[in-house]
Amino acid sequence: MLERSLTYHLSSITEDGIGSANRIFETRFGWSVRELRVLRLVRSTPGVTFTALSASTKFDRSLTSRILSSLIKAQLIERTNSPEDARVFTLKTTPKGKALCDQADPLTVELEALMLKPLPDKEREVFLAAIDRVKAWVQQGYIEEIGRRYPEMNTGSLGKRKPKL
Amino acid sequence: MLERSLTYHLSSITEDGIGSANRIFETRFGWSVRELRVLRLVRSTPGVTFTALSASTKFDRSLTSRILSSLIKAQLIERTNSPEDARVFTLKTTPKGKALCDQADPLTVELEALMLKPLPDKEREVFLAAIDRVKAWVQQGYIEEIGRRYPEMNTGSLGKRKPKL
DNA sequence: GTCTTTTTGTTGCGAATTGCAACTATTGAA
DNA sequence: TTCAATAGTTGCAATTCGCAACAAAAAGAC
Repeated sequence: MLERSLTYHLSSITEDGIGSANRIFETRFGWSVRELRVLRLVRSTPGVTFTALSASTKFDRSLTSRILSSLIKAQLIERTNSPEDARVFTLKTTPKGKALCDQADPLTVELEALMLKPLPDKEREVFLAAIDRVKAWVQQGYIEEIGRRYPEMNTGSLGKRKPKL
Repeated sequence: MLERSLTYHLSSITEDGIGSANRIFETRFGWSVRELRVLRLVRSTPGVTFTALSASTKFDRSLTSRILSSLIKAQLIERTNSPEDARVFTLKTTPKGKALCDQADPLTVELEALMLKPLPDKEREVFLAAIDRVKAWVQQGYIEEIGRRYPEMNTGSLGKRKPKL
């Protein structure tokens, strides 16, 4: 047993959790967890632009673009070119996309409930609340703090564009 | 914001956490988080066999084998052929491997503490305890329960060998 | 106006990852 | 002895996915 290793434990949980879910979702709905996640992100933030969406998904713009394309091609998401800026488009779920979400949601809820089964109600709440807080922190101050403490971090790319030519 | 999505939040945290840690560890020690994880697993379970180790790491035996090879080649891990069974070998860390662990440990501890900074002591404990319980559950009963509820799960491979030729 | 710079999103390409299945070697069972 | 099962390795190849180049449009400079 690994004495301490938060990230090990967490990734272990997510891998097991997502791994099994992935197969169920794929066979039932034909879409992976990741793709459905993009769909849901669009649903929960209708009118979102590609750039904003890309920031949420955390993966490369190219990957976001590709996943998005497949969802649009499948008519789960509708793409509307912005009238103000021709480079920009906004996204929203189509009825078909919403229907798929609605169909998938219960399963998501069920799986999550099952994952948290060993936790009594009280602890579950604390757990979920803690996750939210840690997540917010890790995305904000944490990264900065890391950069401050460990200068070796400040090279390389992460969501950055090529600075110059 | 994704209303519910436990695995999304968790993977988001782990990605940010591991992502930043990865660079620090790699530049400081020349080994990735994943490789160090294998090293630590061996340290915490000296005498472990390849198969058992492979089960812990969760990745394919082939990948486990390759990572292990590099650690052995670097003389961080020592491989001892089992006298009883010539197919089997057991693993333990070398002094050099231990030294590397010892060197890396404080950083791990520091990074984890930093990640959990937003949680007050009490909640932190509950959080960590919850993680342990959920992890154990997800690895045991959860998987089985999933297999029971969702028969589509029972195809495909996960740590299984090819059944027949 | 035009010239340059910046931003948005897409895509070609190739490197890296890694899972699968075939393979060797050994053990055990019939 | 032969057949089956198990331990670990490796070749192969499909996939993934990030980088960087790109086109198109907007914004700014002058």
